[in-house]
Amino acid sequence: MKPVTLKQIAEQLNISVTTVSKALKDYPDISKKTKAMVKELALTLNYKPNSFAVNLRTKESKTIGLIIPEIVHHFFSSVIKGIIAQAEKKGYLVIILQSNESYELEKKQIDLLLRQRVDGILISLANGTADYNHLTDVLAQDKPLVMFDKIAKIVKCSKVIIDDRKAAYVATQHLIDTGCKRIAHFRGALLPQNSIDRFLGYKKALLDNNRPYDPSLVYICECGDNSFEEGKMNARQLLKDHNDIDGIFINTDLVAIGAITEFNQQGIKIPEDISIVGFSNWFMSSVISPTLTTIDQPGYLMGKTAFKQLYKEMQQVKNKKPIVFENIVLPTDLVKRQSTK
Amino acid sequence: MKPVTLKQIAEQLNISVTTVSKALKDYPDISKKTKAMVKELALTLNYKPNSFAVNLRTKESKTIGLIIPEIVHHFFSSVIKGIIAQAEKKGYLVIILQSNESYELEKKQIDLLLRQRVDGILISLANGTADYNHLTDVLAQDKPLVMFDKIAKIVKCSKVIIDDRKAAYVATQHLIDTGCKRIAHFRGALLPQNSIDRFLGYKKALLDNNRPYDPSLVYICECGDNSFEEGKMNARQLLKDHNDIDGIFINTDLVAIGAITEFNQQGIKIPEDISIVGFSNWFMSSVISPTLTTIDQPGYLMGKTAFKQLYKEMQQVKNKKPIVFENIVLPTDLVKRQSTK
DNA sequence: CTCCCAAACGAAATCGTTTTCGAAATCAAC
DNA sequence: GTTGATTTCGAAAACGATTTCGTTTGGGAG
Repeated sequence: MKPVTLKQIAEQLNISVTTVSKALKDYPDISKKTKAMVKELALTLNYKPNSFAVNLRTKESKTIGLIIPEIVHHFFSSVIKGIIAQAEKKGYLVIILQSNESYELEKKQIDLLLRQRVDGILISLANGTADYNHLTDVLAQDKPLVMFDKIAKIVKCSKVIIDDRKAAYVATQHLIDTGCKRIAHFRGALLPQNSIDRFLGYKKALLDNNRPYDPSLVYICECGDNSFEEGKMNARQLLKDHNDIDGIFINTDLVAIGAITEFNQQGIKIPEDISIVGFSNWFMSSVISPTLTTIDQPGYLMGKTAFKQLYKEMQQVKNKKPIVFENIVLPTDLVKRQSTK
Repeated sequence: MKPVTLKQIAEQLNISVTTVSKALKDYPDISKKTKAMVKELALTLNYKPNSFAVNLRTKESKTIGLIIPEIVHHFFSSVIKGIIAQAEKKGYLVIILQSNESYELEKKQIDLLLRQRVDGILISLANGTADYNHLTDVLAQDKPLVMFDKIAKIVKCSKVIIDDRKAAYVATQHLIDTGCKRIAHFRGALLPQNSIDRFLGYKKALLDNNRPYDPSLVYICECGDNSFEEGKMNARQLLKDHNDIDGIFINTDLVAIGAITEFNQQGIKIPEDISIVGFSNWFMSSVISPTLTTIDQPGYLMGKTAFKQLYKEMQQVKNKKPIVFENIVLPTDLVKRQSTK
């Protein structure tokens, strides 16, 4: 019933624990005969090394932590999938925690992961996070930390992101190119870096095309949860505030879909009356009606890349080399669909 | 730089490691003064117990494993969220693995988790899983295992499920009640228990209403990946095979959405020409057009419940009591929307 | 001054592996 | 039969925390 140990194998074969351990790890100073003997018995006894003991000796757990704002989310779940797949390839397991966009929870979870002594941490920041001491604590311990998607530029660590600003620029430019005269922006929460960058991209596109930038056309959501409801609310408010809007660049697909739903209900025609561009390319966006023009954000690739970078850093730590931080920018794509002309 | 240990605290205070350990754990045989002293220093040094050492002594990792067929999936990601939330409450961390509906991978992952010596395992089976030795191995080690959603009835362990058969019955009955005369069924893969049960519910509803059961109306997908494409394919095939179908009960929302998309493209009116009921109540189903009538399946609750059961069993093991298996059936709801009359 | 008891602390074993450093054994060569 | 080199193996010390027994100390009772 109790798991088999090296000691038990050693006693059965009348050899020492040392020899058993070395045999299983193919040390050169063990004879072929002994190795074969040990390996065979280990197999029949279904021996599995006690990871607790191994971890204690080697000081590594072959486990990483992942903190994400929200799991039930097309983009983030794609990222998770990419991370797990890549981690498994390299023999790492992934502990996932969800911050629910809360700074307090995020802090607590970092502490949890450090107590667990994971070998590295991947994180996408909560919207509420404005203080980064919990993150610098991690780095101060020489523990690799890679941020992705929702990052803090000020923290000195590796980052995997897209060029939000450029993507937003492309999205807005597309609205302009397809004839939109007056373009609004649903920006979501105020704090997150991507929210800021997407807003800047939107603004720059307007100015580069000699369009006036009108702050009253930028809808900020204090709750900042990027929800379907947020889209509906903003759309409703927009219709009240302005009657000359013919294009909207929206922060996130889900919000865009909320807006589309609201417009559909109010009889606003898309794209005839108002064109819409979303962001992220959720699967859903390809099946709603009208289908949503959006920016494709490579979630799976981002997860994969983030883990790869973390892995590289974990190796550096293992080899007592200094960690080399990198800034990796992944490409995005404009996916043209029915919501724009 | 290196993490603080009990020994360091002990040396700084000129007391023994034993006393430090006891003080931090509030043993009664340590004086208040000493406790205060130790706790204060532990705090200022930011001491975190070495989980490797603790695990080795206590033989538990406060970690559970979760194997799921697919992460990028509305229902499953809701389940994950429920599990993680509940686990965190009880001080457990969750390692997530994805089987990609592959039996081979599933087997390998069970082994991985066992090697990691997680305290318990939660699993939703891959479609391809027809052999259960890897699961009985877990149970043979007295390691708690709880199956949810996609289960194997034959394996003796706790299960958290919905009554698929009854839910399918309700769905089919709804089609009948709203006037459908000839009802098809997209059943997905052949093996999984829910696929079987949903099919049986469909069949029983027909028979109970004195409708003939016609096997040619049941569409099986060998690939069995419950995808959008599968829905489109089946819909296309159905239109070729039969011209008198006026209702379909579909295994999964995503497949239903594929079908709806295909019907929309071919000019079939929903629900006038064909009524459709899906299964799972993905968020997407409430925003496509027409919105999809479906069976609401409580993912978050299922995750929460599954962890609670696992926790109960882990306690039983800890207290050297026999594990008591339970079969928990969660309620479902018919959500009426536009795809049925 | 003894004796006893409780309070407060510590020594040491333990969990299961890994790894260093010897030691023993074998063998070849002279 | 000595020497030196090679194999092949083990003893023992980690890793850091927990926990079982002691042991010491001080105080109170007689």
